[in-house]
Amino acid sequence: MSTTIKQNPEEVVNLVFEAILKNRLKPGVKLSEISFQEEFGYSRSVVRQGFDKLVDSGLLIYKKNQGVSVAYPTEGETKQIYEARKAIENGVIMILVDKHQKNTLDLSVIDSLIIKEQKLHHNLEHEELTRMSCDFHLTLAELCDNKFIVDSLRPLIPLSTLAASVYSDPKSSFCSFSEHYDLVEAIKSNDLKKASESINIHLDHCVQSLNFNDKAIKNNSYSHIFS
Amino acid sequence: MSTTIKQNPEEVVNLVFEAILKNRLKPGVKLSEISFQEEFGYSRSVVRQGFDKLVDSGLLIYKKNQGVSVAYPTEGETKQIYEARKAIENGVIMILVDKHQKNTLDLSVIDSLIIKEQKLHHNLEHEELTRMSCDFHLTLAELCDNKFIVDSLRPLIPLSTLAASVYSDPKSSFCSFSEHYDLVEAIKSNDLKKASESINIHLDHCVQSLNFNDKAIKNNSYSHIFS
DNA sequence: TAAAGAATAATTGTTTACAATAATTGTTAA
DNA sequence: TTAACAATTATTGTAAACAATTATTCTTTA
Repeated sequence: MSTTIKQNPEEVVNLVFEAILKNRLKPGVKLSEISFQEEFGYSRSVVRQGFDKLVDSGLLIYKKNQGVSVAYPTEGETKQIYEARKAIENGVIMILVDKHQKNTLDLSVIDSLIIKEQKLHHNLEHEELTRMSCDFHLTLAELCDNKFIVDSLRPLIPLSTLAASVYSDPKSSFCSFSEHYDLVEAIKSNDLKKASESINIHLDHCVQSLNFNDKAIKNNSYSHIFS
Repeated sequence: MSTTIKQNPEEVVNLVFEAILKNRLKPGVKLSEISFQEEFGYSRSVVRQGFDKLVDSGLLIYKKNQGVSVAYPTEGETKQIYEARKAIENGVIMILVDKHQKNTLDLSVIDSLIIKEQKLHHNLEHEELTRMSCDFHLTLAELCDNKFIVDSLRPLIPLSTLAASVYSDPKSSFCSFSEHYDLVEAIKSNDLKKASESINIHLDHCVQSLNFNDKAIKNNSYSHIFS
């Protein structure tokens, strides 16, 4: 705990956001204000403000007098999350192709992400893979230069990670990297139809890779730890 | 001021939300915590929580040590708002056509809104017209049965009203009601392409009706009141 | 032994008080 | 008369205290 008092609720938000993206903070885990205060040195009111924001974005679930816990998406919510992503990311693609046609799109950031993915996706830990997949989708949105679109998509990405944490095999990667490549190529060839199909197929694959049947194994009980 | 103490920040959010939709709360107006406390009987901390949410959604602008004021969209932000709406509302249309094809879409709520619009759009005050236009777009989103999509679109509607308040002639209505009708008809005929074109044209018309040149006349100075 | 109830502990909900900052008003001097 | 400075007022920022609620542990009893 640092001597200077930290006061920015946004830091609390980022802390939780990153922990979810890295698959360290699991669905259903309770977060207490006091433990955050003691652990990181934010005052309780600051922690609360951060938690409030995370509740609004759907990443944390609030129960009156019981505080907050990490969202545990149901099957229905998971499908909603991907449906919403499809809607918004199609819009993202639309904007990016339009920008690319007008020569006002700098894809160098995405290119280096693609290269990184191709290089490392065999070597990295699951934690890093998850983070890398999310970066791709968030970066695409950021290239739109439209804060309203970014704000709309932002919470949906870690929510997808949480859903994957519940319903997917932890060993299989949640995102196919070759599909990322295909998508960027479609944008580069100004082919809106192909790019749109590409993102739809990619997101459909993500949902299809999930298994909604034996989710009991990933619940909050101790059974899977001590058995 | 009621005797029972009101404690739900969401009520503060709705109060501001509605006031903006009804065009009563103008862009740039400062909102103070104390005046809200005295006016409506919420404690300051509750008012703060509500304001925080509204800041996150972009409806209020926060300046450190200076509190919040109603957003005053710039020309660039206004175009971003409509670009984001286009992206998201296209997604909405996609989902609704899909639902309609599967016979799982109940359009009765929208139908009655359309009838209401046709009946009243000549008679109502500007305030009511604005509210009615917004209802149409928000209701379409709600028909998706997807809270993430609704949450994404929700703040963009009052932001559009604020933009209109700055850049459009208050006498001209900000939304063409016949275009609403055309859109719903396209959905009913399962014609995704037509419906998509319809919403795009409609939103483009909204932007085109705005005038970004003589905005000085609508700023916060007293000149237009006392001259 | 197990279940029910009581007592305790831990956590959250809310308000209030005080500190810090900004805006306004008042005063003085050039 | 105006501009700069000082004093005051108003508002926001933060933390801490207390109340309310829930969770846990302990005790009792059937």
